[in-house]
Amino acid sequence: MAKKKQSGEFHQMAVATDGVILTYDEKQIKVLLIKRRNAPFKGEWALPGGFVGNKETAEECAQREICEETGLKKLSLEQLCTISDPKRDPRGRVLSIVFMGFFRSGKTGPLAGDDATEVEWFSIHKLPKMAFDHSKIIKTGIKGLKNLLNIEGAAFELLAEKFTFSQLQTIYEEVLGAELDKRNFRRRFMNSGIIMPLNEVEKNVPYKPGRYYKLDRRMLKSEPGLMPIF
Amino acid sequence: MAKKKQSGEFHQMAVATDGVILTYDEKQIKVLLIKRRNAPFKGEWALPGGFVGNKETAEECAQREICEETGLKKLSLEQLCTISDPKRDPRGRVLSIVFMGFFRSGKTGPLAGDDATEVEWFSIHKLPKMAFDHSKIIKTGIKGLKNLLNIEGAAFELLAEKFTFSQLQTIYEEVLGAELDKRNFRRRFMNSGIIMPLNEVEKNVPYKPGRYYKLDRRMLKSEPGLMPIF
DNA sequence: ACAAAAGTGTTCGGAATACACCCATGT
DNA sequence: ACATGGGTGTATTCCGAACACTTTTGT
Repeated sequence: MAKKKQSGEFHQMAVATDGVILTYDEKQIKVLLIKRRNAPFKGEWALPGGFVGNKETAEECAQREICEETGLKKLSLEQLCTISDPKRDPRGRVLSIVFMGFFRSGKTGPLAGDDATEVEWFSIHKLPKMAFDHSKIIKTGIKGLKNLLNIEGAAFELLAEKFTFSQLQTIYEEVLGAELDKRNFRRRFMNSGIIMPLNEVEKNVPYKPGRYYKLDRRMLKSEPGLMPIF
Repeated sequence: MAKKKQSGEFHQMAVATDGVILTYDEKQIKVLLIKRRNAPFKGEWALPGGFVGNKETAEECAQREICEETGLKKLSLEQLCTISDPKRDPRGRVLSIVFMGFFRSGKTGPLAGDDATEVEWFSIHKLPKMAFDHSKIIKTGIKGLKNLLNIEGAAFELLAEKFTFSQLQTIYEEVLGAELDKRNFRRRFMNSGIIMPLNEVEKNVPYKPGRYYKLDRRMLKSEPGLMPIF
């Protein structure tokens, strides 16, 4: 008879969360990193995250850690994957549940942890050397973004409430890695009816000011909460 | 200064895997369940799975447990999600990493664990009462399947190497919950070039025998290993 | 002969593509 | 005046949707 599972054989392990927090800023998609204050990898850049407490879910843990380390609150978070390689953390076996989060462009808050951790947004094309396997995690996350764009309304999680067409288009171009035709792009969204024009245009720009639009959530077919990743 | 993370504060917890193993059989999509031999939920149906060992990854654990409990080996597995509700298991805190697996229709093996566990395929439309939160997990999995169909080639993971058009179409209809037009369906796949006809037809069927086809993997754009789920 | 599912073509409308010029603003 | 990005229309192609009858087999 094969090994029976009885208590005592349950290998306990530490469980952590990591957050890949994205935003759109200065025509780029950026990811939020913090500089580690402790060993291992002290001084290196890493994803915000930490160990899951006794009575919290993984998502609660991610929200808490992200808030403690970066000051950002109540982000919209989605589970990305769970990493279970026994040797990924030099301290011992640590499981990591990875979340992807979207921070609306524009409402840039304080960006400082309660203990003055260094926190910084990095363009996903210019990432620094990073702790653990965090580089790989981010690459996985970016790949997943491509699929997200197919989900109606996902791109808007990265934008401010009001946005111009060129901001929206740049997100698609950044993620898809390809240039898109302005006229066709505009037509597509106008026909879909999911965005509506506002009576407001850009100010103080050295070119013809662009009109602002906003997402019309009533027109979305899939509810936004259920946002499938990959 | 906020709570520092120092060893001793790491809450250790048990980590398990669960597998949602799907196949296509008798015009239905089915999921593989086992009858639990031990408390809790002794005698109830449950997803195959068990605790992650000291030196294995979650996927290795899932493969091992599925093999031990059902006899199926080397399934293609994809991570679905991780469940971290502190109260989901009456024995205490157990994290569960859920995998979705595809078992090729046709090569139906022994289907018996090494200790004569009861193992059975259930139509996803007629599921029994189940242990833990396994009902909910399966529902999540089925939803994810819809997205999978958009990924070129995903449906073929459920079919035997050779299959008829109506088998392929039935999978789409089952998952999408809608009837599809035969002619349009056939045209779509023929134009895509990802399937090729074989010189072989069904035998001993009381109707005009259907031709067999097979997937032409060279024509797939996305590599099959990287099969994004949700 | 009958039942059951396989197989086959055409028409139509909407969506995606390709493409080039003028417009409004700040400096 | 110039530099910068905003904004617009048309022709063409491609794809998905709708739709009904004949064919082959086992019983």
